[in-house]
Amino acid sequence: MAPRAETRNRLLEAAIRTLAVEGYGGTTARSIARTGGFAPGVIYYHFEDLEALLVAALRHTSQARRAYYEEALGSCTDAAELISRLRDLYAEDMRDKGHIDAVQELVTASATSPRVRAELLAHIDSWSEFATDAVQRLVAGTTFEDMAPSRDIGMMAVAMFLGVQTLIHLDGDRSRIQSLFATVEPAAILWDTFAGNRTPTPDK
Amino acid sequence: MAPRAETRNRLLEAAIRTLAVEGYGGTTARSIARTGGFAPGVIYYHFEDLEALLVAALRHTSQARRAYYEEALGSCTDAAELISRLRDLYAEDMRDKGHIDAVQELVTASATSPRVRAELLAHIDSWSEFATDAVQRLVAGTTFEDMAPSRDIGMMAVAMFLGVQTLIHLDGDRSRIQSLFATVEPAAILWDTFAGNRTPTPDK
Amino acid sequence: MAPRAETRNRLLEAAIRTLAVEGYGGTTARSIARTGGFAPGVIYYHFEDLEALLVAALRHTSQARRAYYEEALGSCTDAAELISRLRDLYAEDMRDKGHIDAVQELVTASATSPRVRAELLAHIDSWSEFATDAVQRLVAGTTFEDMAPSRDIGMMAVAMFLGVQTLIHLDGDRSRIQSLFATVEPAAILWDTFAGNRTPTPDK
Amino acid sequence: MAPRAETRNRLLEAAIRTLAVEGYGGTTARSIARTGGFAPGVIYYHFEDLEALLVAALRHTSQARRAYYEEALGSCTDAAELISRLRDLYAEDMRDKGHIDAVQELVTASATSPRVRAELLAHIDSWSEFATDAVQRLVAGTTFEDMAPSRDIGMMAVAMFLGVQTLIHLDGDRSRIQSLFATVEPAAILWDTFAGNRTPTPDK
DNA sequence: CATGAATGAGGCTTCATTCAT
DNA sequence: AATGAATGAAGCCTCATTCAT
Repeated sequence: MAPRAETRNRLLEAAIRTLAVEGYGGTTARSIARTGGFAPGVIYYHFEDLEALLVAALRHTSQARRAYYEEALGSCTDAAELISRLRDLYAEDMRDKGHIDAVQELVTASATSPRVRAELLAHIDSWSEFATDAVQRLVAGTTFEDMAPSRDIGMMAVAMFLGVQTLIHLDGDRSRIQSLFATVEPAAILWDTFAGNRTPTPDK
Repeated sequence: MAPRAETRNRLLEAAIRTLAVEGYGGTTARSIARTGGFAPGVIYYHFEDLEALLVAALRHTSQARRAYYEEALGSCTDAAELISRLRDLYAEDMRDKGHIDAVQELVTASATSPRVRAELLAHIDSWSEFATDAVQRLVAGTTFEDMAPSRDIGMMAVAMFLGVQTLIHLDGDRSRIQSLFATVEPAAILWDTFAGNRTPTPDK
Repeated sequence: MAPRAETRNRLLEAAIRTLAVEGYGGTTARSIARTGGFAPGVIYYHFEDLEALLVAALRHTSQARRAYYEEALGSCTDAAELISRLRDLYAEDMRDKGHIDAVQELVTASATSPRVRAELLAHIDSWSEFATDAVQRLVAGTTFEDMAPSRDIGMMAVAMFLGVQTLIHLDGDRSRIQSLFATVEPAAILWDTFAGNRTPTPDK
Repeated sequence: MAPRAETRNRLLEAAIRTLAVEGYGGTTARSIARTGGFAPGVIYYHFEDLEALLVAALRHTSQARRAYYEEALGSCTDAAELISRLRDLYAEDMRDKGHIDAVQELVTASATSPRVRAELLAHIDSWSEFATDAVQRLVAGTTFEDMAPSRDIGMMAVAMFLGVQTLIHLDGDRSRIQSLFATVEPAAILWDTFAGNRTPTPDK
């Protein structure tokens, strides 16, 4: 097929892989090329510069992951169910950490590169909106519907997610995170039990 | 003070300031020397290499800040009071962002430098322990005393803190954070009102 | 015209235009291709390498221009008339500076490329000969006929021309050049008046 | 002595030598370093960038040469004598062609570099003024004093000089230039003989 | 103890050139 | 004939680090 698009994809994936494996500091034109098995020059054939490749890679991987989460969560209104599904998604992310790690490295990169930072902000906004929606579905029809600041809670969820990523990034200890899910679960069940007296929505 | 230690301190502070102002990418031996008004060569007289200076600077600033927080929070057992004091500390941190920014940049640096990463972990552990203690004081004497996973909650607090820092780092929008405190406040009051029926502990 | 030759011509003209517009430093295989609206690869289909294209382009434009000058000057034997015609040709060259600029850029290129240098020498020799002929027509039949070193004077004319081009190249101030013609004019009239007592040759 | 200034001089001279020997195209940070026997990095320790080094080198060599010419020509008012001295200076320049060649290469460089071009213009202006002065001394006290456009003639002299340099640059044939002096000499003698009837000015 | 000039490895990027289509 | 994607050498420049003073 279009050889152009194919190589472009190879570049994007090589960039993600290199970020995940070598870290942002180790992500140079040469190292990306080595990872992908092509000449450093190609990068500049397809992208303005290295920054542009990283930005494109972020967008690429972020959009795919966002769509997947959206589908997996569906229009779930049950807190315990939501936590459970998130735990599964999280486990999945941990099995192939490429995406997560790459994003974390780009948070790093944003210190130096305004363009990466801008793209990252878009990424964050997108997830923030996603989380806000989930919270709203949770409180809809409960006594808290009108008093809960969904947007703030959504943002806290994103902050939590980023913070947890940073922790993982720092010590690579995943077990503690699984225990976080365990910690939250009882609270979710509590919520489902008492917040309730609403009309149950059929799950999609 | 020994002249040796004095210069060492100038180095540490110059490193922190440079990290905060120029970002990790702009923190070179030369830029640190420029900030501090000394020759690049001195760094190598006092430290093995640049990494060692950064690690030492992190430890230096982190310990000072940790001690200050410890004192400011005292042995506070009242949730609303705790949130209020944290809000003040946070506001203070925002007024002189040097420390916070420098640490955030070092999170960045940890991508490349194992030694910085190791030091950061120590830093995180220290804060994690600090948060765990605060949570334990909160639940002590309540019905939840035995069931609350204080350690996990402490870790979540740290994650939250890191995530919020990352968000600030990315878009510099601090106002949203103040609104987070506002969001949490009612929950704290709720807690203080109902978790109660415990023997009040004398404040230190 | 053979399609082969047609494309070749597009290459030559694209090369000249690119040299004139982008300068030698900006004349790359890609920029020439962009100017001419073809793929970089074609160049190598028609020419050994980039140098060969430049050499051919120089020859191409130089011969055309030389023929045009030859015709315009005819067999003029009147000094004032000669100066006047040269002034017109010069003005014409300035209106479409492509040729002049391209050659000037190739003088530049000769620093790096022996083949361009060789071709330029041929070009110079050709113009030198042209100038020598003009001088000889001027002195023919006068008392100076046998003593004037026409070849040296011709070479001085070429040097003058090159030097003036360099000046233009450097500061782009053309007005000064027009004033040079004005400076020379009286001398030409003087010559026509006193060198004379020869049999006038019919103009062509 | 001041190690700084000493190295700076080594850089300037290495730049001139490299320009003269390798041509502008061959004058890279690496080749200059090789010529001077130092590491490429030093260049950037002493100069903003390569362009800055070349500009400085041009100024350095140009000023020295200009001063030398000034002294050698003195306030000579005799045309034949002037030509003779110029011929000597020229021969001298040819014996150590470093300066001349370097300048010629920089004329070339001016195509690409605005800063080199600007410096070159200053250089040209300086020589133009120098030539204008010489012409004025020649016509002073003669019948032509008021009608001769010294400035234009000065500029023609500079153009002539540049053009001759270009010719040398292209074919390296110096002999022809020597014959140019021979060609001009009779004219100079003629001038001295007939332009005269002026009050002789004491030499200096 | 401190200085700051010098080193040289390595980063980003450009470009002539080749080659499969 | 022509295309245009890919190659890889080489250019400029920065920076951690060393070392003579």
